[in-house]
Amino acid sequence: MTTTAIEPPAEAPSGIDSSFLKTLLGYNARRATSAIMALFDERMAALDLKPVEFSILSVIGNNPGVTPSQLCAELAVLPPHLTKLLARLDKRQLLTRAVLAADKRAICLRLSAEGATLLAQAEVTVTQLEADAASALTGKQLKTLIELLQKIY
Amino acid sequence: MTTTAIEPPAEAPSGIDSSFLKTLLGYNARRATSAIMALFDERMAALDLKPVEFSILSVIGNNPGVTPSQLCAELAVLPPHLTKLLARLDKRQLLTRAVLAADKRAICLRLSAEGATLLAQAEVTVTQLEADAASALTGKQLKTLIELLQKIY
DNA sequence: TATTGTTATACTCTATAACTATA
DNA sequence: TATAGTTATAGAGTATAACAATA
Repeated sequence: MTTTAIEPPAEAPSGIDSSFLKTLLGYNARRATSAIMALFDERMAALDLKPVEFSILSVIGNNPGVTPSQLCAELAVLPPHLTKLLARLDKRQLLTRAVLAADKRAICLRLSAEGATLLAQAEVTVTQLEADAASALTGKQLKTLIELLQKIY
Repeated sequence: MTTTAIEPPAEAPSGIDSSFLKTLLGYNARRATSAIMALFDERMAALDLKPVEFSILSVIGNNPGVTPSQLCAELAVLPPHLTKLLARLDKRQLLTRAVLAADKRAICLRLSAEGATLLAQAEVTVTQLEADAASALTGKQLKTLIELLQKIY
């Protein structure tokens, strides 16, 4: 480490000013997301589901027969990452994979009975978690926040 | 891989429905943050600064003499991570580290002249990038979005 | 004993390139 | 030649535990 002795003696500020960062959308979005994801991990630990795994199960549940490439496009996940995620969910027997008759390269994804049950439980947990994460907001503010976030991506 | 042949032939849906996910604050926050961070990485590549590195330089610049533990608390970064980040910035000679006279365990961080120059350039880049990331929003909407995000964390 | 900062380590996330099999 | 999915690999982000120096 390169530390140097200086004169006059160094002194640390007592209150930290991060007002510039607080004016940035990126900084605030990152901090808020990080807080919500931490709550997600905590609450969803019992079901052993990460945010992206929940998203995958949700999309498959609402779109039986969806293919990995469709999932990648919809969730902005890269193919190599999705392959690993699907392998884990498959290993837990939460989904089934069947080759598409019309195009043997593609795979049709469906939830197993266990997968559908777990998704239903996860949705209950997510709903509660979301309410807690947004407890400082009114219902109208939450609606506004979500609409504005969607305009960004 | 465990793929099974099924009857009747599998079929992939043409349009994907992710309406449930779109109702979730966490999902939308993550997608929006991801989009902004991608733009940040792209625009800040020329200055070789990652989001957290920019945050660190910004806080040090506005709080000369700040200590690593203060940075950790303010930016929600864990000490081992900050140590590595500071080592990289130090190696690039963007900051100076001096032991605090009143408490020899603590370190006073300051920007070097090069660090101050780089921060000034980065602030210009960030300002433009932020405007582009939020181009779908009015000024009032952006202000509202930031205020609501701050209520979350 | 408690705190500051560091080191070591490990696990996850993300990204790229190269490969296969099918089309 | 292009596409769907996989494998291999590497880099970055994040977490915990253990440590040294200082208080």
